[in-house]
Amino acid sequence: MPNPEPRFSRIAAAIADPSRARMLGALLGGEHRSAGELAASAGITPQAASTQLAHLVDAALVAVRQQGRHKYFALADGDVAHALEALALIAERDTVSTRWERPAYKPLKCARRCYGHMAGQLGVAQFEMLLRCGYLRPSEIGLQLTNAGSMWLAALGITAPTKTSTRLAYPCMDWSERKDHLAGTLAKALLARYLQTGWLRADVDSRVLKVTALGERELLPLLAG
Amino acid sequence: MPNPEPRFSRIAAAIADPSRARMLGALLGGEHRSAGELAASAGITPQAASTQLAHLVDAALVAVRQQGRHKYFALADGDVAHALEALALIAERDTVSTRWERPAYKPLKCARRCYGHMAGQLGVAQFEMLLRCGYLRPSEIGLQLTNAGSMWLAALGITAPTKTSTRLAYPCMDWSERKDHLAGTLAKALLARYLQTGWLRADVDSRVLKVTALGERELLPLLAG
DNA sequence: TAAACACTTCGGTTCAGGCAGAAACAACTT
DNA sequence: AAGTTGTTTCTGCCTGAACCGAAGTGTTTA
Repeated sequence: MPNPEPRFSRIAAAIADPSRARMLGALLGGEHRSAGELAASAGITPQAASTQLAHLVDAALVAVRQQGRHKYFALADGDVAHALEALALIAERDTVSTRWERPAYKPLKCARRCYGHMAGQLGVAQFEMLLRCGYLRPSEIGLQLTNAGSMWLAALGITAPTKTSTRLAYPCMDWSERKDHLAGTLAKALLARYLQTGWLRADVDSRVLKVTALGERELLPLLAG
Repeated sequence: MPNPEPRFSRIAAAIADPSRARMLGALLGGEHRSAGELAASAGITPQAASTQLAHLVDAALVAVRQQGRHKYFALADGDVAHALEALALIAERDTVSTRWERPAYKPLKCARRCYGHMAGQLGVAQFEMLLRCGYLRPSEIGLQLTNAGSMWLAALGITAPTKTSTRLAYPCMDWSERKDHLAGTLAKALLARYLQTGWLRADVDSRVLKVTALGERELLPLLAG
């Protein structure tokens, strides 16, 4: 008579442990990290991290790539990042007004990485600008890149990503702003380009994105346009 | 040096326990349930359920409403339902092809409730029909109800929900179909009306929605239109 | 070949938390 | 007023799991 155990509880259990959650948090930016780095991020010994990472791989939340004597871990895919953000949205909900004002959170609120794309105020600004200027247009089958959009990307030195198995561009609820930002392969290409041009700089061991002096002069006007 | 513990791990921990997860699963349809009912759903004693429900309320995942000697519980809001669905999307991902073919899952795949609106094949069909017929139109600020849409709703006996604090209509990834279905107050109004006209019948203690004989004749052609 | 390094496995300890039974409490019913 | 029902509090038991130190496996460097 009792219901079967929902399968999502297994996933939640994998996320629930504080050490595992810290490692997932360290991976939320979208890049690959070695087991040792993740152990340091979580504040546990390498052998504990090894066990916990095995759990995460077993639960299909993270993917492994072996390289010599190193093992590099990353989030399995965008669905996992999305689920973590959905949980963060609840977790930050009640404290959102007070919490984001605290100095330690300002940089995160301003701009951060989320599985390879931009989030925070900068990510929201990017998304709204693309829509306002007609570079992306909503349609029945999701967001479409317009001709004007392709040209705008080309001017930035980005060749519009070709059709892939993963989605090109779709909105994603931002948990600090409670507005949508841009996700998908196009969003990843944009962040990669902004890092390449030196407009943004990624913090080594956090998700924070810093706008450089060059970025202040060139990127911000672009997003305001 | 170690990262702070991500706040989402507290939320995940609340979901992770099998008994609590079963209760959350029982609430995913969107209706209110008493503590005793939830205890039976979870297969635990009332006193255990009481403790666990207190945890869920404390974590702000469920809301309580006292009525006489009963306490009625429901999911706190749509964000919680969304997070649970996002977790389910991961959990069902790898087994999706085989799992959904099993007889026990057929009804759920066909049509179910999700926090007050329709999901499954029926929910996806509803969403695609509304877009195809131009009753909903994607725009910069989300899905917009068109004039034709308002008339279509009126013909069904639904007064288009007035502007509310919650969103009127937005797409939501369906974890059994991996396509979008409709969520929001409009989606709730549609399901409520379909139940009222007798086109659908809600199973008492599961999320399954059954299409009645009347529904077969009148609702299905409507959605095919 | 030996040493250094990255990660994994094993054994044992510790601890959090979920459970049921008993009893209390509160709200309806008769 | 007495009994019934729905929910909560208290207590003790017990399982599961996260952790560390030590030892083991495999890879690169000297």
